[in-house]
Amino acid sequence: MGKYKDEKEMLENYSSNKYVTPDGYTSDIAVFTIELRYLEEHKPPVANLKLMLIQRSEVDAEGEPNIEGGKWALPGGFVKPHETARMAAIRELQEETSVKNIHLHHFGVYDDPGRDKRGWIISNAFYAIVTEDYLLERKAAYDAQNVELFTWEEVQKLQLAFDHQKIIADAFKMIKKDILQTTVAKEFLPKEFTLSELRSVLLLVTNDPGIVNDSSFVRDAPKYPFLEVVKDAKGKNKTTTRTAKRSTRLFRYKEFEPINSIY
Amino acid sequence: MGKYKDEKEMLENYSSNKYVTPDGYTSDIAVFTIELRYLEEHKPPVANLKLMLIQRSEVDAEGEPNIEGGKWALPGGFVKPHETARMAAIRELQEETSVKNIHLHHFGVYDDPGRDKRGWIISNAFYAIVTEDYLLERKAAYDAQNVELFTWEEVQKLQLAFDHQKIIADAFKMIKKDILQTTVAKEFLPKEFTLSELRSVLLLVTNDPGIVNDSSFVRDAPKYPFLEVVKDAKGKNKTTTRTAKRSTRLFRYKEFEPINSIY
DNA sequence: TCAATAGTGTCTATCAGACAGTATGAA
DNA sequence: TTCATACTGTCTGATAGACACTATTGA
Repeated sequence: MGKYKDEKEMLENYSSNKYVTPDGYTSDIAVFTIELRYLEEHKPPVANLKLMLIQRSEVDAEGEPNIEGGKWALPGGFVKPHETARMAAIRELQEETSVKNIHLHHFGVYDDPGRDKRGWIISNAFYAIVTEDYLLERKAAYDAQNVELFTWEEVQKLQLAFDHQKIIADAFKMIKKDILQTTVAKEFLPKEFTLSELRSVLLLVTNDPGIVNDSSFVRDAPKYPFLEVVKDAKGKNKTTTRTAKRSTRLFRYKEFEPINSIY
Repeated sequence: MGKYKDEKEMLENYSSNKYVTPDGYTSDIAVFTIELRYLEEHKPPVANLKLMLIQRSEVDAEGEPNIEGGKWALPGGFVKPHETARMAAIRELQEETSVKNIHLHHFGVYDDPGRDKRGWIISNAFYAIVTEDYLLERKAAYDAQNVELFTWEEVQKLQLAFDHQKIIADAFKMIKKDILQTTVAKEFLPKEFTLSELRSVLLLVTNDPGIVNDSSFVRDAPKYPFLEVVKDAKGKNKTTTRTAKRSTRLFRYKEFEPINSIY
C-alpha cells in the first residue's frame, strides 16, 4: 500500500515539479483578409489575399530591450491559466484589433526546442479571417508604423521574429487549401454576394478551368449544394448592381460542409 | 534606458516565473489499424477500423494510486524538454508498441482547464496508423488485459480516462475524413494491393455509389492520378491470387497528394 | 461443371469545357 | 450606340451509374 490513502490525497500531493514543464504557452494568430477592391462602379472586384503583421517594439513596457524587437511578427501572446489557447487567441485578437466573433481555425503547434530564445515556449497557431474594413478602421488607431498588411510575396522579403516565417508559410498553405476544400471562402465575402465576387476569391487559389471560365462557373455554381440564391419576400431573386450595370443575383452559403472524396 | 545593456543580458535575466506556466505538456496517440481479415482463401478481405487502447494500471511505479487508474485510455505521456510533441509521440509509440517509421498525424490540441485533475496539462493529439501484425505481435508481450483493439461502437461504451472520449471521437472523425481526402489509405494497405483491397478500406468510410459498385470502381480506379499498376521486369502487370482465384493486378500509390476542390 | 472474383462492354443521362450569343443598363 | 458584365444556348467529348456479360481458376 502506498503512502496516500486515496486519489484525493494523492492529488493534493501531486507536484508538477516532478517533471520539467514548459516555460510558456502562447497563441499566435495569422490574421488574413481579402481586399475586395471595387476599382470602378458596376465592376467585379479585384481580390488580394493579405496577412496582418505587427512590428515588435524595440523596448518593452519596462523600457527593457524587447525580445526580437523591431522585427515583424504575428500578433499573439501568452495563454493565461484557466484559458485555452483558443480563448487566448480570441482575447488577443480583441485586444489588438477589437475584432469579435471571428472565424478562428487552429492549424498547428510549434514547439521546436530553440524556437524562442527565452526557453521552452510552445505556440498554437491559428488563422483568423477578418473583413478589410475592420483592419482599416483599426489601423488608424495604431501607430501607423506598427501594423501592416502584406501579400505572401511581400512577407517573404521580411525579417520575421521567432519561427514566424515558417508559421506564416504554413498558414498561407492551409488557408489556400481550406478555401478550396471547405466553405471558409464565405468568411471573406459579404453575407450575400454575387457569383463574380465568389469567383474573384476562388481565382486567388486556383486556376481550375471550371472557375476561370466565367460562363461555366455561373452555369454550375447555382447547383452547388452549399449555395443558394437569396429570395426577397415575394419569392423573387434578390439582386445588386454593385458588380455590374445589369442587376445580378445574390447568393449565400447554406449551413453545411460538403466533404469531397479524391476517389 | 533599461537596466540590461543588450538582449543577451536581458535573456540571462529572463525568468519564466514572470508567467504562470503549464504543469505538463503531453502527447496522446490514437493508434488505428484496419484489420484486413482474409477469412477464406482467394477472397477479398473484410475490413474493420480499430483503435488501440491501454488500460491504466491501478497503482503507479511507486505503488501509489494512479491517476485515472483502471480506466481505458490512449497511450501517451509527457513530452521531455528538448523534445517536440511529435518526437515524444514517436518515442512513446516505440516504447509502448515498438513500432517505428509510422504515419503520425497531429490533429488537435486539448487544453481545456480542468481536463486533468493534476493541473494545467496540455495534450497534443496524434493519430497513428499501424498494420495489424505489429499490434498482434506486441499484444502477446503485454499483460493481455492491458491492451485491446476496439471499434468505434465498442469505444463508446467504455469508461475512458481524462477527456479521451472527446479526443477519440475527433480522431475517428479526422481519420475517416482523411481517408477520403488524402492518400492515407495507403498506410492501411500493403505496398502493393489489389483494387478489392483498396475498395474494402474505402467502404469503411463511404457509401459513394462509384465505390460501392465494384465494376465502376475497377473501371475508374486505374485512372486515378495517384495510383499506378505495378509492372514486373518485363513490363507485364504484376498480379496476385490472394483475393481471387483469377490472378488480379496489383496497384501502388504514387508519391503525390491530390487536392480536390468542392467548387 | 459451379461458384466466386476480376475485369470488359455498352447504354443513357449528365456533365465539362469552350465559346457564341443575348440581355441589361449607365454613360 | 457602346461597352462591360451577367447570363443562356449549344456543341462535343468525357464521365458516371447501372448492369449485363466474359474470363479465370480452384474445388
